[in-house]
Amino acid sequence: MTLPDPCCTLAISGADQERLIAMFKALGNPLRFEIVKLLATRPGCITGDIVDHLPIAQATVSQHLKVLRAAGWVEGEVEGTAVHYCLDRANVAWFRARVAEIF
Amino acid sequence: MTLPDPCCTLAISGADQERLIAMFKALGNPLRFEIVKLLATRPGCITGDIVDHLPIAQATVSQHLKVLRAAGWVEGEVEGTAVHYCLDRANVAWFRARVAEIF
DNA sequence: TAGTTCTATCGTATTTTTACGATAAAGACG
DNA sequence: CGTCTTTATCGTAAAAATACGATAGAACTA
Repeated sequence: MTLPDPCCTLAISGADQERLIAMFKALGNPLRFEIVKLLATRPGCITGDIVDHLPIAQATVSQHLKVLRAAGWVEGEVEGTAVHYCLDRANVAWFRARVAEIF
Repeated sequence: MTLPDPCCTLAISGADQERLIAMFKALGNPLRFEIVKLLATRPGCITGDIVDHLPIAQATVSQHLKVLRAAGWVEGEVEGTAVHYCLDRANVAWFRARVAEIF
């Protein structure tokens, strides 16, 4: 056994930990990472632009956008029939701060 | 369409991007996150200690440790029949730096 | 109003992940 | 040597993620 004594801790738990894990999981997919990259470069582009940029069907892109929205990476603003997507700056900043803090 | 002009970029690509995505994916699982947390608190503890700390079977813990090792989050050092696990400090630092840099 | 565009959702097939028990391999100990 | 401890791997079952075509709904346009 020889379980070592506790030293430093990874200071996160509860709801914050779940939120962080969900953000990790969402970005742990190449296509979703690519979407986030595209939105960093082209903030405000619409779903169709993202579809044109990726080798997958429109339905699949829409599903990935839903995951990214739920995790807090992106947000969408409806304008007519189109939806403009941007990075969710507040949540991205929260993520960056947590990573800087705990690792 | 109205594809917006490029502004800032998310400055990562190629092998670095794949490595980062793999680290995101590995930590996007509650049990693996818990293992990393435990190793932060108890560096050098052995597989059996981790098994005692989690509600899953030994074979499953071993599988998760393999994923974390492959992603670069942890490293194991053999001592007799036991294996002592620690965070992979170099890779964790690399991850922290990339996150600070690109987001 | 009828037609077009744009996006989300539904239903479903395929692939991947997660979990387990059983087993194997390697070192310690008598 | 045989036995015990410790951990990784194998085979496999169940659950979740990923992908697609089809469709629905909402908002423009003629």
